[in-house]
Amino acid sequence: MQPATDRLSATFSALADPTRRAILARLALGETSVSELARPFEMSMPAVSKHLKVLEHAGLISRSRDAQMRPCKIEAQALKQADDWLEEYRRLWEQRLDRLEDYLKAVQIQAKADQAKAAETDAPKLSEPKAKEKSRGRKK
Amino acid sequence: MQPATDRLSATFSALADPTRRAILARLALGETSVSELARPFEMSMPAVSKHLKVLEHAGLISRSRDAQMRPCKIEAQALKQADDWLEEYRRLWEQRLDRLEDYLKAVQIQAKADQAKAAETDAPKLSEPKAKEKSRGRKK
DNA sequence: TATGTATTTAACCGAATAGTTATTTAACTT
DNA sequence: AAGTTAAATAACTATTCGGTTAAATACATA
Repeated sequence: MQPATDRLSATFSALADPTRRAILARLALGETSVSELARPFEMSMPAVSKHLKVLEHAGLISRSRDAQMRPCKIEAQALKQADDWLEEYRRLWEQRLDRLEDYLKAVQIQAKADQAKAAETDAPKLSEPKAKEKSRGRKK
Repeated sequence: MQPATDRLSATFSALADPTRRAILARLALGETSVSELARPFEMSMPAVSKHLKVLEHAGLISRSRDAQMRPCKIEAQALKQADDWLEEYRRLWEQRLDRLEDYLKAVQIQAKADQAKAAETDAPKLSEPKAKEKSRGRKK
């Protein structure tokens, strides 16, 4: 493992826990106290406190002070970094959708062509070549 | 921790390691063998093999067979799920950009107004109301 | 059939996680 | 000063993680 584990690893690691994601979901609605955050969970305060420490260490939240409370606030930057990383791979799944779009478009055109053929049997338009481009890469 | 740790946790957990992210980066370029994947790293084959098992378990890669090789292939779906989760929070950082946009726009308008004032000192036009509409909520 | 090649499995180890209960710190209230 | 509330820290435990080396498996080829 690299020096002190990089920021991105810390972020993904922090997100890899349902409790912490639930805490973030709550914080997305607005700043709130630790006990308020702890309420929905069947676990001790120290456990929640540790989760908050993980989130804070990853830069996903920050804490201030209000009397004896330590209100937590979500910090979008770390989330954005994770999003930026994923951005690089977005084409991998969008490609598939693009191909699906192509496929659906082709089907639609074909259907329209069939319709036309059925309607006016004597004046066939230039038929659409089906699957003109490489059709590989799809699965499941 | 929930039953057998949910898929999303497994995905984020898998992404929380620089070696595994590097492996995915390589696989984004195309299917390849385990030893090819292992080459750049200063670690034993079994270590890489374990990383691959983690990635496979998270659904981030799949493996086939070609003679004695087990070529690995990146699977975009799991990545998309992670992206979908982040999607919910995207407004949190885009909001800030929106405000910056508003600010820059306001500055621009102000500068234009100042210019106008300086140029023709006697016929001031109706001033633009700044930030008239809500500018949040759009994405991509 | 024996040998080499690609990869996984087994057994082990130290460090990090995620939780617990008990104690302590900090600030407000009386 | 004493008591209450909010949260963190300490100390402990069980499990998981990331790595190791050594042995086993699966396939190809001579």
